[in-house]
Amino acid sequence: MSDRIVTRFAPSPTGFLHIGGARTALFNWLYARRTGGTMLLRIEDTDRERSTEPAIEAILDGLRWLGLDWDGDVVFQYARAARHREAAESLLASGRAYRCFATPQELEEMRDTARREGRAPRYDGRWRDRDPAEAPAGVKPVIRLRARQEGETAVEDGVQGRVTWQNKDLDDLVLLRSDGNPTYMLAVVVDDHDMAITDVIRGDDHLTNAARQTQIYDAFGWSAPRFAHIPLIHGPDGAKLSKRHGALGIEAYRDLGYLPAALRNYLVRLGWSHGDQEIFSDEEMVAAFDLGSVGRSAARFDFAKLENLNGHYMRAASDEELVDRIEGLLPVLGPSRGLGTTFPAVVRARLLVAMPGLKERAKTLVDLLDSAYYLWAPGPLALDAKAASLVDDAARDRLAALRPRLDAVAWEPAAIEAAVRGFADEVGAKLGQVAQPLRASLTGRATSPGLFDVMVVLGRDESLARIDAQAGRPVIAASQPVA
RNA sequence: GCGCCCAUCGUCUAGCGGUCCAGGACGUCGCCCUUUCACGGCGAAAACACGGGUUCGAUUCCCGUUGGGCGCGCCA
Repeated sequence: MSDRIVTRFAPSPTGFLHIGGARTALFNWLYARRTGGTMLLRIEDTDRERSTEPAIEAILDGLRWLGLDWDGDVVFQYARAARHREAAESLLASGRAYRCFATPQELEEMRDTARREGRAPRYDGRWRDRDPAEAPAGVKPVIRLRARQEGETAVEDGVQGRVTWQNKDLDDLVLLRSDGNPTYMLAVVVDDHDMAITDVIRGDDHLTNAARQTQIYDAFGWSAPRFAHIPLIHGPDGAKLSKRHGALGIEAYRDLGYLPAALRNYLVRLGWSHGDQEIFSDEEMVAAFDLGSVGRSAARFDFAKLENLNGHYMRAASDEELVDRIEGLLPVLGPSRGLGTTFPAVVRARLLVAMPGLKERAKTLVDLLDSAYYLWAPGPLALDAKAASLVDDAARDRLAALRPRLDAVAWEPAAIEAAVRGFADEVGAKLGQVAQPLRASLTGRATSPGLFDVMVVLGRDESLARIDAQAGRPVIAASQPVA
């Protein structure tokens, strides 16, 4: 195989880019990049009723967000309808296709009776050898493939291996609709051929189509591309992915706070493996990817593992990138949290400083944003239930007693820590008895990043003001709302 | 109904006839670290769907059963 690899991702714009489509795109991309080949993008919009402009945008945006780039211009299938028609006509001329005058109602009845009698609901070939002169008036015909009825059709699949069908089990599919528009079957074959696609990598719901398409390639006298049908992704319950579980558009994963790199890593390991390796940089997955190691059974989508991976990639990401990413999410997350669509400079600066401690504890960007609440919370700080229970009378007394010491200490982690530890020793308290009320006063939560780092990020004035607010003393320095 | 595909811990998977009383990861549960929560470290429980073959020997090969999935449109 010394020819240059050309793959394609060919979604139909009838909805957003779902997770299965994203993985198909990823596999095509990896396979092309691996071999130094190209990946083309074709929008299969021949269904004029259901194809929409917003869906096209959503798919393109989704691919860009995921970091999957394609080569050349996007091909719109419907724009090639004339070429498809011409191809169908050529088959008519060569006798490999024929006109069928059966009406939709007629076909429906045909399928109904077949089902009722326990036969496969297929077209019975009633116009295959009938004289078109007998055509009923007023019926616009479709063009059907004159498929071979004897023998078998085999597909050598890169993932599934050799799969064969008896031709008698395949019927004469429609190539051109009565309105003159091509069907999916015709359009894919003609386009893949014209675009010189060498490898068709798609979901295994298309496996049977590969057989029918092979018949069409034969009719044209063209050689078929290599096929690779990858298993589908199922929901956590093993059933087909539906809106109920993971069948969210790729943008939903973005809004849930997942990183593109984490999603790529999660997706590539769903159905594919490389020994015991779990973490793959883009370079590593491109270098290691191969179709032969793709499994043949469907995989269930597992959010827990995605979260774990996301945590890994967040910890590895730079503080700047993380701040930028959560800011990018503000338009969707901000409003419900009393935040605008961008971070005020003060908040941004605090976030940057606090990020090392924050990112260690978050699984998603949403967690990250929420865990940073104390950085911009307006005073007086509201404590959540757990935090409030930490601040009892004894705690209040300790906070009040500790307060003057903090006022005097140099405002850097080690010095603050020494002061707090020294204070705990003196009053005979465990560090936790001082630290937890302190944490609650400063962050409003029972958990947070390292206490002394939090205090430094907040600054002396703000820290003392928050302590005073809980210790029951007059508020000396005003708590400054920053958002 | 017909055709095709699939079947290892709860989940993703390694395994391509003996190295497997089955390995890794996520999750779960302990312990350690520790001002909290995470992170990190250590450890534990947890699987070859079932039945027949083939073979000196099957998780690995074949057949069947069961279970699951996909397809059977003038949708893609």
